[in-house]
Amino acid sequence: MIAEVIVDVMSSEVDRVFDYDIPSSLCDLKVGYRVLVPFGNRKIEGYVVGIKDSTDCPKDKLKSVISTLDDFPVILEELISLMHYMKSSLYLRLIDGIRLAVPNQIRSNVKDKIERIITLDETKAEDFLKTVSKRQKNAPLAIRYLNDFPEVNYTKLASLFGNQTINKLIDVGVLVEKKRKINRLKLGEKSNTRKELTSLQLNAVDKILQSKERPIVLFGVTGSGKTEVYMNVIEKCLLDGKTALMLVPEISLTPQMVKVFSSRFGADVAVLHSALSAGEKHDEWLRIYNGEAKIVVGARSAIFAPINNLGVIIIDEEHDGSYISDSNPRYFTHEIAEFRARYHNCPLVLGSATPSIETFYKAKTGVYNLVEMPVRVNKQPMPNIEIIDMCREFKLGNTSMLSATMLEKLQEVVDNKKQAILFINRRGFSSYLMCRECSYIPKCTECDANLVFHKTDNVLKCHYCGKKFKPLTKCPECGSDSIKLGAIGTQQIVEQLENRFPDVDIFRLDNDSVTSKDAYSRILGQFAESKPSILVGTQMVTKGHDFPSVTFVGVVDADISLFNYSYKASETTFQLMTQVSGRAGRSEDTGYVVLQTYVPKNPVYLTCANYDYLKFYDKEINLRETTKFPPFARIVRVLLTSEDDNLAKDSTHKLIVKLKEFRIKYGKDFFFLEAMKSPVSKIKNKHRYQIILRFSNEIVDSVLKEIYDILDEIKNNKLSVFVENNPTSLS
DNA sequence: AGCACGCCGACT
DNA sequence: GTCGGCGTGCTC
Repeated sequence: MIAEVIVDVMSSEVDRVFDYDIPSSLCDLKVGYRVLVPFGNRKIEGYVVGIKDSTDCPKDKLKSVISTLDDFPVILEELISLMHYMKSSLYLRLIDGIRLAVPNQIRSNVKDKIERIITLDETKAEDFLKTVSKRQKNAPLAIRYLNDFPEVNYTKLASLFGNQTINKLIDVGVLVEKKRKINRLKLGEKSNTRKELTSLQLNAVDKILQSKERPIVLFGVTGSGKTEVYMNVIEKCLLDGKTALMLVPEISLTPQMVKVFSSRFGADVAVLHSALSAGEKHDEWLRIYNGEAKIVVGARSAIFAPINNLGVIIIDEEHDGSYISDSNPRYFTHEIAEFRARYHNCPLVLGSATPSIETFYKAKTGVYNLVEMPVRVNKQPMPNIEIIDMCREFKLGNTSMLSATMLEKLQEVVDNKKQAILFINRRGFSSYLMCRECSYIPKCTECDANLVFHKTDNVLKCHYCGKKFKPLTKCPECGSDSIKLGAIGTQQIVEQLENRFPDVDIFRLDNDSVTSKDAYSRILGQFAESKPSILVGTQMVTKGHDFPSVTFVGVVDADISLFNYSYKASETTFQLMTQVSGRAGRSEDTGYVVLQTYVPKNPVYLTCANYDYLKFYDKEINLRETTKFPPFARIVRVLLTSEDDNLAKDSTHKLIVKLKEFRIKYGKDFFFLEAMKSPVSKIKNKHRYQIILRFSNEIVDSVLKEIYDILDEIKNNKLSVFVENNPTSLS
C-alpha cells in the first residue's frame, strides 16, 4: 500500500503530496497519522493524508515510511477534507492547515501530567500494625490518615509524614502506589445555575435545533439572554448523545463565559485558547480527542478542535473581528464553521446584538435563517446615549480632551459613589512619536513601518519585526526638539482626571499597564472593589467582567475607528459603540453614555444612540450595494514578497498583465484592479507588493481558481505569494 | 525550508 | 595544492 504524505516543511515548494510505500510492519497505518519519513537525505515528520493501492512515482524514487510518531491518528478525516477545502478556497499551504488542526503541544511531545496516588492495603496494614516497633512513630499515623482519606497523593503524604516513612511503607506493600493522569487546567465545580427561560428564549432554542440545513442568526439585543439559550441548546445536544463547539471572542479576556459554562456542565467542558500553557493545552486537546469532554469553549482556533459527533456549533458575538485570522493562515472562522456544520449536519448559530453586515444580509436574503430576541430578560431600559459635538466644545473654548458634559457626568458618578469607565479608542496610531514642527514620524529601517513608543522601557519598537530603537530627542528632518507623543493616550487622560478628582481611585487598563495575565485581572479586581472609581482604558475595557456599579461610560474619541480606512469602518464603529454602551447598563440605575465626536451628524452615531440596528443596517447595505463592496462583491488582496526587490516588482507586473486579460474577459463583473507597493513596503527585509482586486460574487469561484493557478506558476523559492479575501486591514 | 553538489577565490 | 564562499536544484 502507498501512503500520501504532506511533509512538515514550511515552504510552498514542497507543499504537495509525496507518496511513500507502507512497509508490512506498519500495515494498519491510517489516514491522519503523524509519521517519520525519509526526505532527500534527511528524516522529517509528515502527515498521512491518503492511502492508495498504487502510485505514479517511478520505482527508483519511492521510499518507505519509517515509523508512526503517535499511537493514534492526530488529524480527524473530517479535518483533512477541511484542509483540502481551505487550500482550494483560500490559497493556503496544506501544511499550514494541518498545523491548525494539530497544535504545537501535540507535535512537541508534551507529556501527560502524572499524579502518584497512594492507597492502603488494609490486610497488610493490620499485620504491619501488630509488628510495628515503637521507634516507628510516623508509620501508624500515616496508616490512620489513609483510613480517613482513602486516596492521597504522594507529595501530600510525604510532606505530612516524611518521605522515608512513606517509601518504606510502599516497599513492604502496606501502601500501594497508583499512577493517575491529571488535568492541568482546573475549572470550577458544577453548580446548578439553570434559569427559567422566557418565551422568546424558548422559541430561539426550538428554531436553532430545527435549523440543520442552514446556519441561523440569533439576533438578540444586549441582555436578551443569549448565553442561556446557547446552554439550553447544548444541553439538548448532550441528551442526544452529541457534542458542542462554542466559540467566543478573546476568551482569555472573558473568563466569566468559561465560569458560566463549567458551573453548568462541569467536567464536560474543555477550554481551548492561546493563553493556555503548553501542558494545559495538551491535556484539553486530548480530553476533546478522547471524547472525555463533550463541550469545547474556545477562541477562534478552537474551530479546529478534534471533536467528533457535533450536535451544534455556536459563534458568539459573531461580528467580532477576532474571528478573522489576520496572519499567515488567513481564514474566516464562519466559513470553517459552515464546513463543519455541513459535515455533521448540525445547526450553526451566529449570535450577536449587532450582527456583521454580511451575516445579516445573508439572514435577510434567506441564505441563513434568522431568530430574534428583541427584548431584554429583565425588561430594563438601555442606557441613554448622548452625543457630544467636540468641534462646538472647542469653539466654546474647551481645548482639553474631555467635554464639559463628560466632566459633569463623572462628577455625578463620584457624588453618588458609583463607577465610571472611560474608553480611549486609539487603535491605529496610539503612541507614535511625531515632530510637532514638520510632522516627521520615525520609521523602522527594516520594515518601513511607523515605530511605536513604549513608555515602560523607553524604546521605539517596530511591531512588525520587533527591532528596538532609541527614542529621538531631536527631529532628524528639521532639527526641532519638539518631538512629542502623536496621539492622546490613557496616561494623559489619567493625569487630567487625577487633578480633577484627587480623592477618587483611577485605574488604567491598556497595553502598558497590563504586562501579564495577572495584571489584567488584578486591575479589574481592584476597580471592582473601590467606589467611587474610574477605569480608563483601551479596547480592553469593552470586554470582560460585568460591573454592576458602573453607571456611566464615556467614549473619549469615538471617531478613530470611523476614520480608519476600510469599507467596514462604519460597521465596526457601530458595533464598538453599542458594545461599550452596554457596559453602563448592568445596574438597577439606568446607565448613561457620552460619545465625543467631531462628526455628530454621522448616521452611525444617530442610529447607535437610538439602538436602531435595523436602520443602521438599511443605510449601510444600500451604501455597500451602490459602491459594490461586500457582500455585493469580493475583495481579494494578493501580496507578493521577496528579498529581491526587482523580482517582486517584475512578478507583480507579470501578474498585472494576466489580470488585465481577465478584466477584459469578465468585463463589468470585474470592478477594480490596483497594484502598488504595500503600505508597509518592507517587513523583515522582504519587499512587499500588493494587488487589490474587486469583482462580483457571480464570478468569484471561477476567477479565484484561475488566479490561484497563475499564482502557483509565479511563486518560487525566492518569491512568496499570499492571498487574503475581504481583508480588514492593508498592512 | 534544508541540504548536497559544484565551481571559483585566498590561505595554513 | 585545499578550505570554504554561496548559486542551483531537488526532495516520493
